[in-house]
Amino acid sequence: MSDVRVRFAPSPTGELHIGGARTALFNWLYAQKTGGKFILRIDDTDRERSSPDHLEAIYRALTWLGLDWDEGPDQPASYGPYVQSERLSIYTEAAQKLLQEGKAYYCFCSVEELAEQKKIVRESGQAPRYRGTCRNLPPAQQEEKKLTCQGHVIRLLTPEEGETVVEDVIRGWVTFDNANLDDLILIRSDGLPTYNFASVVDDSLMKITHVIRAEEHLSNTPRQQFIARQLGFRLPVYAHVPMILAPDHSKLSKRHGATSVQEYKEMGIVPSALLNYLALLGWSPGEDREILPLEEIVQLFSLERITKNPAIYDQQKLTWMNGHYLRTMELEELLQEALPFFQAAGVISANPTEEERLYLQAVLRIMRDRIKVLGEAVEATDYFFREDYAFDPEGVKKQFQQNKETGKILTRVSRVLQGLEAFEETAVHDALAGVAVELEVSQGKVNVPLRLALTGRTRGPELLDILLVLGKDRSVARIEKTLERFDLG
RNA sequence: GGCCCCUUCGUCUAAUCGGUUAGGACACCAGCCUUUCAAGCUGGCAGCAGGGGUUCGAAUCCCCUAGGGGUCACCA
Repeated sequence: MSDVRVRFAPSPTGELHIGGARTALFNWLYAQKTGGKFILRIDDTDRERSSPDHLEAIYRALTWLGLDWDEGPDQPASYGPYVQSERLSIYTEAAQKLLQEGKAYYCFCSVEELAEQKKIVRESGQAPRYRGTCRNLPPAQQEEKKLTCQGHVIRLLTPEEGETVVEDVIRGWVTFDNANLDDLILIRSDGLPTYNFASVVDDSLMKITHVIRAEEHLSNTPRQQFIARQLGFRLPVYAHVPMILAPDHSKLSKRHGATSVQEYKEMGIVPSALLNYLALLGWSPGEDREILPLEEIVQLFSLERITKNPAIYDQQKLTWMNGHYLRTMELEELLQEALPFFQAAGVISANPTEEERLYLQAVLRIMRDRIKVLGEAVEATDYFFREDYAFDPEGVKKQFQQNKETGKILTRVSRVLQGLEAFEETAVHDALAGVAVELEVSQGKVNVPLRLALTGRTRGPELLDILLVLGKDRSVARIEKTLERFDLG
């Protein structure tokens, strides 16, 4: 057990999306690898956008992925509470301390004033920084303003000279000029802390040793370091992981298709595949391998091997990988993963009988090579669950209408199958071969129309497998029904 | 716009201290297998952003340019 403590701190303002999931994964992996603790903290200081529903969604997504946390809102330990909105007094206290030490000050500027100033500064081509109108207000005037002004915020007194160096495991030393920093707001007028402040306070109080987060936070880090220093906190180790971009190089958003973990789940991506794919986005084991079970990723993982450059996510590779997992996982596991899809479609009952489970398992066994996501499975196997399956018009035209021999062949197949005592692989195979020989036609002339009669389709699993899964009675019945329906007798 | 980060096949990436026919994977193409479709196997296509240096030698080190991304909120 090491003293490594990492954290994933989402804000409940939306579904957990792929980028957040990867950040969570990297943190989790690092904790696993080092024997440290993975902490889930909820950064809900944005009152407007945070919602309980989103919080639930985040829990669900992380749980589904199997990224379990050692400490969090529902796993209280000595560093709680783990929800920022329940820690307000802690931030207020920290801010008061800075105020008393002269490291922060009250600012009474209104939002409108600020916007105006910003506009002017921007037009002059400068970086818009807060210029500190309220920086040096004498105490008396402060007290007066407190009474007369609408509201006030607490700002950090930030140095205008010198530079701040951020040490990042992935990027090395990054230097920022303090002149570009402004007096950022610590406590908003509604009394809630801002992200930068709350985050620093909590990371320190929660004894976070490594801050692993998205690169978009790199530019905020000098500010955060300064806050930490003013508060007398030790700095954590930073690791800013590259962003995940959409195929058009822009920031990933809804218009790029599925981006939330929930959506992937619904389309039938399995957790193992998503985790494997995500791990490879911005990290590589250093050897020529792509398929890596989680346990191995944990063993091979290191922050140093995380890439510097942003990655564009590739849906095709994800689905390829998912397909690979689908056809190599244990059949029982595949059944577990697939069950909800079939239940949702109403073809398997909510509490499946052993018979139903075995049947679905048999269907999955012969279909798994042909699907990439579980969402396709129901449609692809529909004829195993209903007798009124649709017939492919092209196939019907070619096999049933244009081919005059089909009726004779299928009739014969039906008779021969009916006559079988043991409806098993070799017997059925030999029976079909026998029909071809007997009628002096190629095996294809027998098999192609037979497949169409049994499934309504021209493509699918091995014919023999279909026959065996369907069983003798249903197979024969389907052939007979087809002969009748298309008037082939 | 200021600041920061990044730049190897279309995409994800590998290449310990500079010396490789620049490797793998997805996608794509072809062949094999096969009564279908897949899967699988084999092979192919395809890359060091551009320009200067340093060096016997540079994808690798330095500089410049270009491009992409991030950030500059009383969002996180």
